[in-house]
This record gives sequence, C-alpha cells and structure tokens, in this order.
Amino acid sequence: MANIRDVAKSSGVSVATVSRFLNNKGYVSQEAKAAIELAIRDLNYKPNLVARSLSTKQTKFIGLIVPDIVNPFFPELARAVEDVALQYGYTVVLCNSDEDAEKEMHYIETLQQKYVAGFIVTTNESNTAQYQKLDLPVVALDRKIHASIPTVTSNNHEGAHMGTSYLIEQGCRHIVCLRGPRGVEPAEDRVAGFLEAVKGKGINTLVVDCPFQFDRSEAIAKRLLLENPSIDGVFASSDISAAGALKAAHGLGIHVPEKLQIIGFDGIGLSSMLTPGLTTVAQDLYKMGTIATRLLIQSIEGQSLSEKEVRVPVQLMIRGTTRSEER
Amino acid sequence: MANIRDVAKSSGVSVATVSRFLNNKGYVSQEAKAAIELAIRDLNYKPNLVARSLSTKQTKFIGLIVPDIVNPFFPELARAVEDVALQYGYTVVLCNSDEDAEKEMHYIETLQQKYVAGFIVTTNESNTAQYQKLDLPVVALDRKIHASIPTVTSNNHEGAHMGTSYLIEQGCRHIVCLRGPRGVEPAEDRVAGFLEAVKGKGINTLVVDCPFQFDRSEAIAKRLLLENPSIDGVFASSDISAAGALKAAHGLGIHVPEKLQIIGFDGIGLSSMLTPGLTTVAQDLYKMGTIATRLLIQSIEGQSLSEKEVRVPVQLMIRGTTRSEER
DNA sequence: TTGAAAGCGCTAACAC
DNA sequence: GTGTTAGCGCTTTCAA
Repeated sequence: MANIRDVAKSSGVSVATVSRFLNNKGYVSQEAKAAIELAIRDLNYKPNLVARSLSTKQTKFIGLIVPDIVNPFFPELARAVEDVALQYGYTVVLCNSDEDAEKEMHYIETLQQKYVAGFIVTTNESNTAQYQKLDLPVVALDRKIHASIPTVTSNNHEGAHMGTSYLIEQGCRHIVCLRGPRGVEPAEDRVAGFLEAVKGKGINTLVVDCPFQFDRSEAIAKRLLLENPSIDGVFASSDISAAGALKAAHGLGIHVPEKLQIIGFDGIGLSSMLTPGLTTVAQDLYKMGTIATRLLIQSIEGQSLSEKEVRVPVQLMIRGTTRSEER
Repeated sequence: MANIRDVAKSSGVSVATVSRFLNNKGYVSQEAKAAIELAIRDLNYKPNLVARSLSTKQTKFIGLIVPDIVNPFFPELARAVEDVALQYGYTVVLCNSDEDAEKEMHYIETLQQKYVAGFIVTTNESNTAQYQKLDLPVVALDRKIHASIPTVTSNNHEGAHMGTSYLIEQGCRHIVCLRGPRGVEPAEDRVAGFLEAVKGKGINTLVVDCPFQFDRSEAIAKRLLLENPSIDGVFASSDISAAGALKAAHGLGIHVPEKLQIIGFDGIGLSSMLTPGLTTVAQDLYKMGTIATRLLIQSIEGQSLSEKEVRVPVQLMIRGTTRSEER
C-alpha cells in the first residue's frame, strides 16, 4: 500500500503539501495539485485512516448503543443511523447493551480508547454520569438520558393519549394498559398519556407492567383476559406487547376487534404483518434516526446544534384490531 | 489521558517494559509488574488503541456486511456476531449493503483503510474478486461467496426437502413454491430441495419468484391464490414470504390450515408471533452467527481453521399453519 | 506556497 | 530482564 511519502516523492512535492491537498487546507498551487492528483491515481493511494486518527485524535466511527438489535424496534433506528452516517463518511459500531450498565460502560470505554467520534444512545439513564464526563458528543435517541444531552424522541404522551382516546371512541369501557418497564422514559410517558385520556371518562382501567417481549406479553395478556372477562380494550405500550395480546386473544377464542380491541405503539414493520393488522400509534422511526444522527454529526464537526431537543410527531395508524368505519 | 510514557515514568521502568507487560510478551520481573500495575491504576491508564493499531496494522474491528438490518433475518445473526466479538474483545461495524455491489465495495475499501481485522459477509457473490484480493480474513455467512472463503450455511436443500415433504404428508396436492430471488444461493438450494421432494409424487406445483419482502409476497400470494383456487399448500422460501402468504389467505377468507397449509423457512422470531403460528423450517441463526464469528477470529489470530465449511442443521418447527395431530 | 521536522502513542528489534 | 530507539503514516507548526 502506497503511503503519503510515496505520493510526495512521485509528485515531486513534500508530504506537507500532499497532506494539505488531501485535507483541502492551506495553499496548494495548481501545478502541485495536478501532480499530486496524478500520483494518487497512479499509485492508487488511499490515506491510512488510522494514522490520520492518531494524529487528529478523531475517527469517523459512531458508536450506536441499543439494548438489543433483535428487538424489532431497533433495526429501523439503526438503519436510519447508518444511512446518514454513510452519507457523511462515518461508519457505525453496533453495541448491544442488554440494558446492562456494566456492559454499556465497557463499550463506552473501549470505543473511547478507539477514538470514536461520538455516541448515539438508546438506553436508559444508568450511565448518565459516564456520558457527561465523556467529553464526546452524545445524542439520546428514543429516550432522554439527561437534560444536558441532545435528545430525539417521539411525542409519547400525546400519542398515548390519542391512541387511548380512540379506543374509548370506539366503545371500549374496560381497558387494560400494558405498560412498559418502569423507569424507561417513553414507557412512563405513555402510561401518563393513557391515564390522562382515561380520566373522568368512567372507564374501568387496569395498568399492568409488561416488558417489551412477545412471550411475556402474551402470557401476561392471557392471564389478564382470563381473570377479567369484561376487558374490551388493550392499550399496549409497544407493538411487540400488542402482538402478544393479540396472540393471547386468539388463543382464548376472543374475537378481535369484535370483542376486544387492541392498539399498539411504535409502528414497526411487524404491525402490518399480523392478522388483523395492528392499529398502532406509529412513530416515524426512520426520521428519528436520521435527525439524531445529523445532530450528532453537527456536534462532532463543531457546528452549533440546530436544536437541542426534538420531538417527532406520531401518527395513529388505524388497521384491523380496532373497530371502525374506515375498514 | 495518561499515555504509556507516563506509566513508564511513574513506575520507574521504560516504555518497552510497560509495553511488554501490557501485551504479556517477553520477560517482566515481578517488581516491575507490580510497579507498573500500580502506576496504571494510579493514572487510570488505558492503552490508546489507535496508536497500537498504527503500529500493529490491526484493529479489533470486524466488519459485518448485511443487505439490510431491517429484514428481520439479519438482526438475529448480527446479535450472535456481536456477542462473540465482544467475548474476544472485538467490536463490530455494521454495514447495510442493500445488495448493491458498489455500496459494498465502498465499505470494503473504507474499512480496509481503517485496518479492520476481517469481514463477515452475508451478501451475494457480487464482489467475490474484491474479497479475494483483499488479503484480509473473510467468512461468508448464510451464503457461499466463493470456494476459497470459509462459509457457514444451513442445510437449505435438506430443509426444503423436509418442509415440502411434510406438506405432502399433511395432504397437500397443489403446492406453490414462493422461491426467493434468483442467484441468491440459499434460495436456489431451497427450490432445488422443493423440486426434489415433489418429484414423482403426482403433486401439482407452481414455482414463483418472490422477494424476501412482506408486501410483495402478500401481493404475489394473493394473485396466485385467486388465479388458482386449487392451491392447498405454500412452501415459502422465507418466513417473511410465508407471512405475506398467510396475510393474503386471511384477506381472501381462505382458512389456514384447513383449506391452505403454509410452511416458511428461517425460524425468525416473527414466525411465532403470527396467528396461527407459522410452521417453518428453522435455522439456528444464533449458532450460525457464533460459528462464523469464531471462525473469523481464529483466522484473524492466525490459527488454522477448525473447519472450512460448516453446515448447521435445520429443524422442522411445527406450528399452526399446517394440519397435524400435535396441535 | 512550500518543506522540514516534531509530534500522535504504541510496538518491537536490538543491544546491553 | 530491561532500555533505547526507530518506525507505523499522518497532521501541523514554523520558518523560509
């Protein structure tokens, strides 16, 4: 592999000039430029990015920390991150944290030793302190981690309110809220939205903890439906949980949407694959991912952030698990 | 950030000794060791991995090239890769190629400039030549790219044979095969297995091209089912396509599995979330991912490969889209 | 406009 | 067992 010295030699200038040329910094005469261009082509020269990084203390790696890429919520985010990263010449390092603070810590440290340029984080506030003293750009995606860290989220509260209200409009009078895990910000916001929508409406409600996992959700829903035959609506805090509830209903022979209406949250691809199609409060995941990545890159490249906290609107996606004229 | 010189100074030895200590190479006396350990702790020293890489021409990055992480087949693979990578101190760079040779090329080049240690590739043979002249360890996962490159796949042929035969046993007499895209090796192997299973059995068959995409699969299946009311079985080359077929059947009011039996391939999480649960030829995706990663790391670290071509067995997962006593 | 040379922090050959 | 020192390939300051 040719290096910068070879290029310098072959084009009859110094390495400094070649470097200036490569980085578009400082003066380089037309003749020099031409000669260098030629040499670069001749030698098929590609800058050694590691050497550059050692010198600049900056790589073009972005660390993306997600709880678990197998959870279908995250690939859509990851894809968006990757697309924007590519566009700006960055490359993304995938880290599954399993919501384990220690594992997350490990990644933060390792990637820091590797001079990553910044982090996009979709996990909880467990390591807030680390991120703050990191002195690297960080943006929080889907969940706020700290007021000082730029954040991109959906309008969870409003979305939950919207979804729940829709359930009520469609005639539900005994609604269970399959809330997500405690301490996870979007989950908290969604319960709040649910509770607000339900207040004073004379609705019988039940709020139950439920992880963002299909099997657990199905089991939980099954038990609930058996114990409370009057339940006629489920507001799930994620599509995965809604899918579990739907499966549970099917298993019990409860007709959806005739006897039970279900509404999910997220709008992942899965929601349209189910039968009936899942009515859901859809987030614009791709957009969230791209915005977060642009913010991060802005921040890496020293521009002032256009925004500090972005809330992407959600949209009620009406499909077959709720009754409605539209269908 | 403290560097190796600081540690050397603080512990009263030379940088060479510290380096030897860090890498467990060459002799280091007990006293030296103790002093160095102390200094490292004191200074909270972390080796600069970029500097190390410049010197060794090796990073601990693994490039993982997938067509599209949003396709639910790949996250399970990616997760496995990441888990093993972590275990061995590697870190994975995620690249979505969209099956686009140029995009893939771009990643190969960029990552090479960044001194990645090797690649795990789950895309087609488009860039075989590049990989070969890459002179970096590469392993192919899910698809063979070249005889010279270590490969981990499932037993696609046998799996398809098994699935198809099961459909026949359960009484199907007019089976459509939703074959995957042309030129994709696993898809080809699966059609072959299908065809073999069906041969001489007096089965009415139809083989139709069908991408690994839900919407397209649903549309294709819908048209087929409308045009050929006698179809009583679908062998899909992927769970995604099977899900599409299932949705199409539901839409047309065709009962599954009474009137139409469906069998998928892959065994992704989705298959159990559908109603009825999808009968499928399940691959052990996690295992495939771990094996591929271990092979790659062996190869990176200069050990001779334990195997050159691994075929992981598949398993028929009987659920609700086929008729059977078990249910 | 350009070049010499001093880093960036680590590894490894070689001498002691 | 240990230390000196020359790289690895690039950026950047400073002087010319």
